[in-house]
Amino acid sequence: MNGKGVCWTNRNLDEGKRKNILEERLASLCKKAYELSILCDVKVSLISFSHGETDIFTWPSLTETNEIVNNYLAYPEKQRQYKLVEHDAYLQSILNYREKEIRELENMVEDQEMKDLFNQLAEGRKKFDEIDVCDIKGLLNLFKDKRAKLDQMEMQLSGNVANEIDANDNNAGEQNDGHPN
Amino acid sequence: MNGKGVCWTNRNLDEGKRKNILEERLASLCKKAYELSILCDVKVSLISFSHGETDIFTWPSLTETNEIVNNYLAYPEKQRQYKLVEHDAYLQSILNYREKEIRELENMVEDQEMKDLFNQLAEGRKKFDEIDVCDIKGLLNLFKDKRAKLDQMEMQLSGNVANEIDANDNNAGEQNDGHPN
DNA sequence: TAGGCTATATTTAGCTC
DNA sequence: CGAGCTAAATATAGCCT
Repeated sequence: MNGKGVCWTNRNLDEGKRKNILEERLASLCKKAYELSILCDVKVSLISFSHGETDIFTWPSLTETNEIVNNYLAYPEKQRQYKLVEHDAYLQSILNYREKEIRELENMVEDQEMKDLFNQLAEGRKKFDEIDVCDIKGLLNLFKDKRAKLDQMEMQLSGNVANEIDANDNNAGEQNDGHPN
Repeated sequence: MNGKGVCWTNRNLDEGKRKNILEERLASLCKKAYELSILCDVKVSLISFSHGETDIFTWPSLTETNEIVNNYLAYPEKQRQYKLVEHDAYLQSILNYREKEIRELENMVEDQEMKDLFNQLAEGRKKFDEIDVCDIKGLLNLFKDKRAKLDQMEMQLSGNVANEIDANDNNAGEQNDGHPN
């Protein structure tokens, strides 16, 4: 049987031959994808990877595909406008995974937001007249807390410092000294 | 000229015909992708979307593709083990885009690291004896800075508060009051 | 006229040597 | 890797509704 492409079962394929076929067929798949993208003015991408191997083959038909995908990814809230026609698992899974990762990091950043405002002020990155009343009130509260905690922590630390620094390094004592007030 | 598939330029295609061709060719593309996946034991996905339309056509050959892609994405540090064979723009662009986004967020988080240690202490989330000498020295410096800055900022703020709060809201005055020390 | 199905023709894919 | 051969892909036309 010298058939063409239909009899891809019951075929005796050693690894070399299989590799050849893979390359050839991937190439022609790309060619057809390219034709399609031109002929019908669509973007086509294809991705292929083998089970045990470390190679991933990806084929973007056009550079614009890249941009459009990025654009698509850049506005995740638009996702729902797209109807994922067939098996949507692939692209969706990419999005979901990355979105989740980003959301977690965003939460961490958000937790630091108030403290950040404080530090922006402290380091002169933000001017005092750029702050609105609401933030001022928050900051004054923050100041109060910080003063109380500084006092408390310094007391507790001074004990620790004495012990640990005594064991390892006794240069640090002076640092406990120079605070104003 | 009745050619087949090569002459996809200078062709008179009304929208109906183009749609037909798109469907047919997508179908045969999928068919070939499927053949390839069986014949060479690889995973193949293809994605296509049109310019003006809201449909995305995705074709994963196998459900396992999804899992493998997730697995791949779940261990981004493994990326470098993968050699992106040909035009790697598509998948790579997804990864790059997301990685960049994540990197930026990670940097923001990292910037907060030191301040975080402070706050962990302040809020009792970290015990004093869990801190090593190096951190203690850093913290004592931080304390000194914080005290200085608190004093300085409070002075500057007290002026602003008077002005702004007077214009908008005069409940905040009391908050300037109750600090210890 | 529009759309769908079939037949046909010709190119392309893809295997073998 | 090229030649050659067979099946598949696919565009066009004809025909029917």
